[in-house]
Amino acid sequence: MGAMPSGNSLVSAPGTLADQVFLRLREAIVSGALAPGERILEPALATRLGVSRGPLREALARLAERHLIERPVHQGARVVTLSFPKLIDLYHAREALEGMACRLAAERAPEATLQALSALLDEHEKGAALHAGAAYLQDEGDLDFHFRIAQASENPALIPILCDQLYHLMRLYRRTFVAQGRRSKTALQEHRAIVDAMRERDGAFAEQMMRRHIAKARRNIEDLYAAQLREADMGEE
Amino acid sequence: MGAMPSGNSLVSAPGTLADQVFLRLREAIVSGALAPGERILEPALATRLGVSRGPLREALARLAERHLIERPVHQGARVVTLSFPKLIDLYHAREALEGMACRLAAERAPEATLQALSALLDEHEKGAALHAGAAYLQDEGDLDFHFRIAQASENPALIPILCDQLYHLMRLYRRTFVAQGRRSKTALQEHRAIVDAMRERDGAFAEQMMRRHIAKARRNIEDLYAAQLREADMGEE
DNA sequence: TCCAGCCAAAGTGTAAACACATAAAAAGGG
DNA sequence: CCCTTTTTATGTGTTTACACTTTGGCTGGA
Repeated sequence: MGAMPSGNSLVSAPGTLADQVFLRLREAIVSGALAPGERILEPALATRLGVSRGPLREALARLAERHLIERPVHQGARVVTLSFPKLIDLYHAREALEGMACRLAAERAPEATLQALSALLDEHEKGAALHAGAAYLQDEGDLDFHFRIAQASENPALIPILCDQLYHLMRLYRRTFVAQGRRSKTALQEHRAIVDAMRERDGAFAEQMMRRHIAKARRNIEDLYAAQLREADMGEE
Repeated sequence: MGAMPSGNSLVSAPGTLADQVFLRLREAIVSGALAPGERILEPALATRLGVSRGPLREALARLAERHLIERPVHQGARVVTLSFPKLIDLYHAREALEGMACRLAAERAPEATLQALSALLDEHEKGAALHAGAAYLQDEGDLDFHFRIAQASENPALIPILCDQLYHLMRLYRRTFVAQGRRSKTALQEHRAIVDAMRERDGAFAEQMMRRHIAKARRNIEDLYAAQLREADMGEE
């Protein structure tokens, strides 16, 4: 067993085994298949994936570099644990980075890319109208929008930070914490405003709009959390 | 053998061998001991460091994750190559991130931290007065200033990006490209203005000042580079 | 002379075996 | 009965050994 993983889809994938293991583990962590705080035992996981510990440890080293796991010396690897303050910190970083990405995209991105963004929002609008309340799809759509703007910045310093680091953490947090209150309608309007600014090629304004959008989302979460805390306190006393 | 490396200073260092190798290689790359584009041969480097290829490969995986090396499959690792556009991209990312770090530090950092920043600038002023023209020290001082502000933001999402990723790349670039024209006097004044804004606890203004400071530095480099290009063109025709 | 194809050497990717550290369980003493 | 101490087992960190891939050179033919 182990040498021929059955439904494993690790069979003829591209790249080295270490690459494949890295991608699979990242997906497992972000999707919640590996729970936050969960211990990772190398021998067990290696045989489970049908790999030896060498490539696995390379993958773990990379995951630790991205702060998706922690590896205290001689104490094994654990999936990173989440906290509300960390999520707020993430939003501050996003506000800065995505604001700049938005500015650069507004100044540099080809017209077709911006048109595609508009089209994406049209689809989101339709989707929202049809199954109004499908919060999950809504969230994925939102992330997709931000993802594309990062790409459109055409800045290879920003793109990996946003797309390879922060967005995966965002997915992890969104799954874990409250599925952020019904803000999708407002968010869509804000997305429109952002794209409008970009299509006018007004970089400074586009940046401002994006920052306001993310700041509003952050404050929304902060309020929800505060309310949640009050509720919990009430229940105890 | 191998268990007792002689004059290696790798003897009783903290952490795992992989950690130590990672730190040593990062320093070697950033300091220029490993030149940009240089090929990294695992067997040779491993024996040179007195380690086996296992920990070395873990370190290489981490370095690749930080974009300090590239590892095309089956073709070995190479130190990243630099380019002027990439440097400009870096400055854009810094403008966004350090601007936000500055804002947060202005709002949150304890008074003592801000006083320490003032004191640091006093020292820089003295240093500049004494050996006026020691551009190298000037540069290190500048990076140190920015480093401390990142720390003062107390945001664990921003700090690693700035301190563990961008600043090391900056050191690498500064060594390689022109040692940025004599801007140290202006820079010091701008640093003063930034700290003043922070001590007034005016986050928005502090962010603005920091962004202007970095944007000016970027434009300065862009001008220098453009002039350099014109010179080269003249020489050819 | 030039090109194609083969061959060998070196290097990467992977696996398996070894050594040390940590922790959990069992034994012993108060 | 509880706490300390020793033992044992599991797991990490590391090394060594192996297989496949790539690259540079060599041979042979056109």
